[in-house]
Amino acid sequence: MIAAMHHPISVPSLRRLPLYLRLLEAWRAEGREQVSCTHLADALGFDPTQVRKDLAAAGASGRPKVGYELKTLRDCLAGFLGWDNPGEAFLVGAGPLGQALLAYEGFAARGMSIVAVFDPDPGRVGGSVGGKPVLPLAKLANLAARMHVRLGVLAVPADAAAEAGRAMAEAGLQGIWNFAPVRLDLGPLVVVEHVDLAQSLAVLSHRLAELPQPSEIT
Amino acid sequence: MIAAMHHPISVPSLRRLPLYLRLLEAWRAEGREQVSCTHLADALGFDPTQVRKDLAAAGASGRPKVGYELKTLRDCLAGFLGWDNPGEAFLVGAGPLGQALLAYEGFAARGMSIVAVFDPDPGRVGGSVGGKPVLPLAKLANLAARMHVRLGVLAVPADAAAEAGRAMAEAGLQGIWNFAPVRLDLGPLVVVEHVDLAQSLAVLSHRLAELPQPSEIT
DNA sequence: TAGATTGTTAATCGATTAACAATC
DNA sequence: TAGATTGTTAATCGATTAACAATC
Repeated sequence: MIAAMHHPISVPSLRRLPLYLRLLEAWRAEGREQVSCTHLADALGFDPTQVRKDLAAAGASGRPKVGYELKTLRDCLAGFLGWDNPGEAFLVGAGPLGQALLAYEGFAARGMSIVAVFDPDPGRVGGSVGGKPVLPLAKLANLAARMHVRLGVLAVPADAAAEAGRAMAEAGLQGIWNFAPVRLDLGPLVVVEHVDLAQSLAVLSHRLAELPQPSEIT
Repeated sequence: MIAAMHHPISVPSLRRLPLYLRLLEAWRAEGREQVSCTHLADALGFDPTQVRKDLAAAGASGRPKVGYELKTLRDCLAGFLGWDNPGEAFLVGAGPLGQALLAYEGFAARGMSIVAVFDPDPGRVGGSVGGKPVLPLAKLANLAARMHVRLGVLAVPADAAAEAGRAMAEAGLQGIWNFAPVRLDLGPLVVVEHVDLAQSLAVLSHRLAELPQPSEIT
């Protein structure tokens, strides 16, 4: 079989796909059946050409004059992201952040469903969060293999992150969504996506500091 | 007074500053007193020139051969971000995510301290989270003015976000850290920084989907 | 047909990286 | 002095935007 060799999609494009997907699903609920790039671009404040390229990169195609068939496009994007059959994931870290992630129902529609909770802190093990028992890290490898789980969410404090990350990689998890403020280096076989709220807060802080402060006047 | 006109710092640079800051604080705790760009670059997997430019953009300067004085550099970055005297912030949304944000102590060191909690849902008002009473949105404007609060954290469900955002802007909040999956358009006087976990998850999902799946073999 | 929209190629823009002179 | 490091200018790279032909 000759596989068509497309460019790999860029990270910025990839990050925009969920925005399109969310709009498409909202519009579908309203009964709309066709969309054009201009509709999407206007709603998101993007350039229409950019939208067209993003959709093309995800494998979607439309028809000149008509646009894209909404349902087909939605399915194409969801399929491209692997979000149509949510993967099972393990949560490591049962603190407040872990609990919040567990409580958020939206992830099921985003390709991820948390099926078990672990914590390296013996003080947390044995308790339960969101109706799920908190298991010791020692059980991670065994369960990951038995359940064929590939995805892990890491939400432990910074000082426990490196070791927990290593344990997750050794357990065979291939993707780690890392909420700890620590860079994980787990080799090329493990994909790590880092979420760092401080980075986002820095943008806000600096912009706010630049804004004229009304209270400056006495 | 003639103000030197520097380029505005780029968003990518801005987002890297917290990473430097975190390292600097860790190294300072270890007693180190000098750092070079190469140290920082190596620890983060960045290009040394990029680090040098980032630091320069934040107003830091070092000495050839010696490097940067650690404490001075840390103070410079923290000052540039306005993180040395944390601003007081209101949290709008007392659900699981709001509670997790409230419980996270790290924000105080990142320029933000949550001082009151609001919720548009009457069912939540009157309760308390993290030891703080949940107040009705109607009290937002009055309190913001009295306490001179400029910053808000929006963590309500999607369908309540637009209205809550509007209320926050009307109350005079100038910066909104938006965790709702909704684009807020509140005019040029309000800085909105959007955090969308689905965007991050998309990157992970797609990379994971591209990885060879060991379970493919039967 | 005429007009709107896609798909694609070219131009622009901005961020990253490389090269190198200045400095302690 | 020699060597390491900063600061800055130039080159590269990649993403965004513009232009336009192809299409229904």
